[in-house]
Amino acid sequence: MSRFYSRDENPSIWTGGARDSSGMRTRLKDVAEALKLSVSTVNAALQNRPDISQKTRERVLRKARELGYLPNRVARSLVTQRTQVIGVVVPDLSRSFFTEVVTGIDEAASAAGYHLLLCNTREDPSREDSEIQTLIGSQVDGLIIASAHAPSENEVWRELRRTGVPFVLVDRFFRDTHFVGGDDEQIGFIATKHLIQQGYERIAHIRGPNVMTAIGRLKGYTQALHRHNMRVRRAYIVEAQYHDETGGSEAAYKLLSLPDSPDAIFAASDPIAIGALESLQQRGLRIPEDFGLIGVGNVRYGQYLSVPLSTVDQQRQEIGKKAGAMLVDLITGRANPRALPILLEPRLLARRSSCCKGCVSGSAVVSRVNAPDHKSVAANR
Amino acid sequence: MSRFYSRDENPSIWTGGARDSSGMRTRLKDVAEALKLSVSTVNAALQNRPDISQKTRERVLRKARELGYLPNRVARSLVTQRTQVIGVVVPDLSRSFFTEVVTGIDEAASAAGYHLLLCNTREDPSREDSEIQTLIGSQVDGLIIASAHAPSENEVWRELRRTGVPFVLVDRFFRDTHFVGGDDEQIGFIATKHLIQQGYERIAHIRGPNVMTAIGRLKGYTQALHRHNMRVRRAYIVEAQYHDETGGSEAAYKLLSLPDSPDAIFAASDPIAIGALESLQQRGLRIPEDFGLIGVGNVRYGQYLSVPLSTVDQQRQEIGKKAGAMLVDLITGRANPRALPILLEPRLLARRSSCCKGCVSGSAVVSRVNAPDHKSVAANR
DNA sequence: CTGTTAGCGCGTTCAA
DNA sequence: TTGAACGCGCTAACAG
Repeated sequence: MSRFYSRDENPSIWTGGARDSSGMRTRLKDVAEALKLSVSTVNAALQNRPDISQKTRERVLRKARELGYLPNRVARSLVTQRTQVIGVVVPDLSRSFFTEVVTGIDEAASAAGYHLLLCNTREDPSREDSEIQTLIGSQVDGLIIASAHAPSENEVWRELRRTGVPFVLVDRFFRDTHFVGGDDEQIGFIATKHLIQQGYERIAHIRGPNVMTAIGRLKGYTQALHRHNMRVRRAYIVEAQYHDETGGSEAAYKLLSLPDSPDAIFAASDPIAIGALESLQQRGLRIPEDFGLIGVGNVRYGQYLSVPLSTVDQQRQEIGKKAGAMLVDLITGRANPRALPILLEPRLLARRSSCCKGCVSGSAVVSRVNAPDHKSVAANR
Repeated sequence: MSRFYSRDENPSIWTGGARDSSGMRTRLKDVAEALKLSVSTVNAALQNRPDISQKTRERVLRKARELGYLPNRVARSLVTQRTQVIGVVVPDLSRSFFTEVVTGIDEAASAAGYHLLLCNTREDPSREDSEIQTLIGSQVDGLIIASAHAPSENEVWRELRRTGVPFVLVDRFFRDTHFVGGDDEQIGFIATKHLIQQGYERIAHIRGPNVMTAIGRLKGYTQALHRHNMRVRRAYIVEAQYHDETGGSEAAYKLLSLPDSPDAIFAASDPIAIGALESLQQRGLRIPEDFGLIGVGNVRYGQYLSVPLSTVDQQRQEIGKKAGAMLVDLITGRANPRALPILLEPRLLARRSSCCKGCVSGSAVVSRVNAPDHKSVAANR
């Protein structure tokens, strides 16, 4: 009685189990038997293959629907070697950057008939490695990874290469990989240049942690200063976590305590800027008259803050969409397998927090730069 | 030459294809052959079964690692009839409510060894139906559905019942189903009562669309009014979309145009409240002195708005966590298969937008009600 | 302790 | 136009 019964021999064990209360699932075989046809005929009919008579096809379709037949994608994948599933790895799903990227990915993926298998690594590198392994084992057709840590040459990344699963990186770049992200140098450059054009003279930068994106933004910041013959002061550069308002607040506090304190801040993210804003207001500074502020990310409600926050939109959803489309192309062999990075053009959204004087006359990196209103945001969501 | 070659007979067709550039994937069989053992021995060794000698186990482990063996979960699922995957269906991934719920689900699911197969239906009921079908076909072990429409007795829902796939609803309730959500009546009651206790006298309500959550919140609103012997005026109830600031703004505008206009608004969501806030400020009303405002949801940055927004926290992430945990219990047979709804206790976060007078003295639904500061929010994330 | 055998549900080939 | 046979990679039962 304790043999490994086939479902056909002894259906009861399939329906009765305590842990598997699943009712009967209709298989091709069930449809075939009900019609006294063979499995392969039924299969051919359901696939609309031309070598099946119209009459048979209709009988099959009707019966399949009647029995509630749903193709078993697991079995199908085993033979076709494709799952129509894309693995997505993100470090923190609750951060708006990643949710918007995932939304974009889903848009592109679902349009091409792919589903998303989602992994939240909670910033844990070892978890990230193991999740990638599981995803490969799940036979995903491709992967999109927003890495928590620099993809070193560890086992997992070799594994990725060895198995040949196509993958696209997002947010963190690594050489010889497909990559889609914001143009961080541009972001830093645009933001800083904007503050300069608004007439601010002592511009500080609250940078992000030591990752590519933060480094790029910092670089853009220094370039913009150089370009306008302003000097870069070490003391004007402090660090905070991207998603941490408190850190931004503390960083701004530090900057304000400096002997020759700045009159503007380019924050590497909106949350940092929001934190900074708190400190500035506590100090009694008038914004934008006494002090200018700009962030990055275009978070929702940024325009409704106590001072509407200027920001650089890095096109988050578009990043996801492009990454998804690229991966699909890679999977279907339509894309250039040579890895080349895609950088999306950032857009300046000048709102009140930085509009000292020049704003209406137009710093004009973007045409809608002087419209800190509903429309400017709607157009960018 | 055009037969269906097995991979062992003719490996080239598996590695050479244009659309499938996947390198060789190591199978149990490969490990077995390399070691001159049988597949089942290797399998047993990898599963740490006790009836394998220590020596063999080590040889197998070493060789498996050396060859980069990763178990094929598709094949495994086909035989075990379990995928360790949970299907998640949401109407709009970019809305913070759903991303937080999904984050919570993932937390519970991953802790139990499950992965998430995510479907974004973009509010399209027909898409929702087809996605659920696909998920069932994917043999997911269970489903969590945040429905876009009332689950009518259509084909898909019968299918769900028939196949016996365990599922949990979130956000929208339907009779005889497992459900986890906020306690909407409580939400409406608490918010309205709070406004009353703050001394506001003509309290309006901007309700959500005609779904369960909005109906519950409306009911709580009317109950609170009744309880305090205030009458419910039809004109004081207008409607907007949950996630639409503009709609909230328009709704507030309508209310302010009323002959006997209100002096406070309970908005069914934070975005609605944020939109309303705009209208109020445009009208030159002082908040909270002239006008009280409270929303629902505790969106991020709500405390940094031009007027820090009072809100009712419905515990979004917790909703996901509970739903995930419940589903896992259902799958493993540890849960009561009798459907009973779980309603999470809402929490009042009284910030400036509603703190006319009584705030510091304490309306005291929650102890931290009088702390519109960092801490109150940090504790609730 | 190890190997043999059978089967999960579907897709493909080839013979009838 | 239809059906029989095989294999995808893995797991479980059972015999040796």
